[in-house]
Amino acid sequence: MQNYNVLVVDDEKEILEAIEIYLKSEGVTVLKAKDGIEALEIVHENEIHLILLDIMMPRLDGIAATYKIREKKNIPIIMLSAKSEDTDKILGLQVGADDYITKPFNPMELVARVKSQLRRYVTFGTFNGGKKVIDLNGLVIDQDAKQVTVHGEIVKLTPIEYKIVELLMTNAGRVFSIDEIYERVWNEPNYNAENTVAVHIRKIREKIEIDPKNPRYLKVVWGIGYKMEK
Amino acid sequence: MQNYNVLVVDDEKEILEAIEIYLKSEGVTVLKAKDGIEALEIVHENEIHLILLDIMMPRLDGIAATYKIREKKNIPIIMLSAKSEDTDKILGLQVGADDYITKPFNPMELVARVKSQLRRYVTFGTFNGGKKVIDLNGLVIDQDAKQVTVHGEIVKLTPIEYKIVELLMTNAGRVFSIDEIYERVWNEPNYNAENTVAVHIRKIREKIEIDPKNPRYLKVVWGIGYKMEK
DNA sequence: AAAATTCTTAAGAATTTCTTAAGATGTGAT
DNA sequence: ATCACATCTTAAGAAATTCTTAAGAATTTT
Repeated sequence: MQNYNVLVVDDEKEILEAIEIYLKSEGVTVLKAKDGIEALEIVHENEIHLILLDIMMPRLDGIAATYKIREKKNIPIIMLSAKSEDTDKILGLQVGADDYITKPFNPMELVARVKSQLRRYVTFGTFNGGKKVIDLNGLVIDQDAKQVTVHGEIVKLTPIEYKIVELLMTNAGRVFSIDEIYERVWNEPNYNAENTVAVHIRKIREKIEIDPKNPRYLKVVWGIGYKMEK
Repeated sequence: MQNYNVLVVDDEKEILEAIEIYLKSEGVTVLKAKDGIEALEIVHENEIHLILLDIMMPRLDGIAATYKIREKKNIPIIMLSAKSEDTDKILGLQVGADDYITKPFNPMELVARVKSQLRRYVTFGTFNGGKKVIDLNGLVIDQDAKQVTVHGEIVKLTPIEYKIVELLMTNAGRVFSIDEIYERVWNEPNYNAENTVAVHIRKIREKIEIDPKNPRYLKVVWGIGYKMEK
């Protein structure tokens, strides 16, 4: 990850410094700005490969800054926001952000997402989004279209159902415990040990399986969890 | 959750001990420190996989300790703090922590969050090189799929059976006493010295051996224990 | 306000785990 | 070599756990 210049924009000094520490440990060069105006200046004066952009900032906020930046340059942008408000998320991505992280964030996750964006930058040059389609014996997921089909038939999944299917299909063959599924779909641990996941599994089977009682795709591994057949 | 070292840092002895009890029941190894300075020493002298860090501590507080630790190592950190503490301060420092728990906390929640972070650590930590497949003369274990095959044939193991096989296969050649097997699979000592392990061994042999009476893979070492042939 | 989605609860079905006890086998002492 | 003893193997059924399913309540979206 050397030879990359990442611009971090946030009005909170602690956050700026914390992010700097994580990214420097990965070998990237870190530039800092405390608001959108400053960020624009730095973007015009330097070769920036990626921008980490806080949404809430004085003077010029993250969304406005994104517009301004994208008018001139096509640099990958990862949005940061204090709350996990889905409205922010949608707005941020619509506006042209490539990824989105909510505060408080996991430093390792931040690093992983930054690396992921930088890799993409290298391979594609511009943001493009490769076709992400997986076909498992007739069960097909299109991650761009967020659509699942069984032998060509469109399966109408709810958002949670889709997320579970996506998790299992992108890791086909791997077994996920109920706790793991909950955590990765809901983004928080499930310490009440409710039956929620099991019910969703049932609903998904109803939609993707010919015979939900003898599932062909979504298999249980007794005492361990569920997996999607490879 | 075996083979993990968790460092708990708190100046209150009762809390330290309570947390130790909860975590040990999950099979993790617990190390303790009563302030940030002590914590730093332990971090540098041991392989720590996760840190539970109180914010309010004498000498070196949690925030400062986080910075110091993160300068050198990228270990997941879960912050502990009383609800009454300054929210602004908390918000600022959340950036450096991977998760955050307020006191008084629900033990189950604490355990769930610790497990969650450790899982994440594993996935991020072992990243790519982690093809977890072992082949011992045709007996193959896939630790992602939680699946065992003998010469391509899938062996349907129960969770306990799987765990025993996993233990023996990942330590092929090493002999484990019955007590050792019990402890590592059940996460607790076997007080009553029942016949449980032996029965499971029998069941496993029935499934993985051609002739269970003359086992090729799962061998007994008289008076000592069992091992998987390398 | 209606519709869709998500969550909770609980009962029963399926599967696994444990206990018991009797038989088989290996070991060391004589 | 044989015996006594400890260790291991095996079978069967009872107990416990885990999964499936349905129905309706709570919440969110349209």
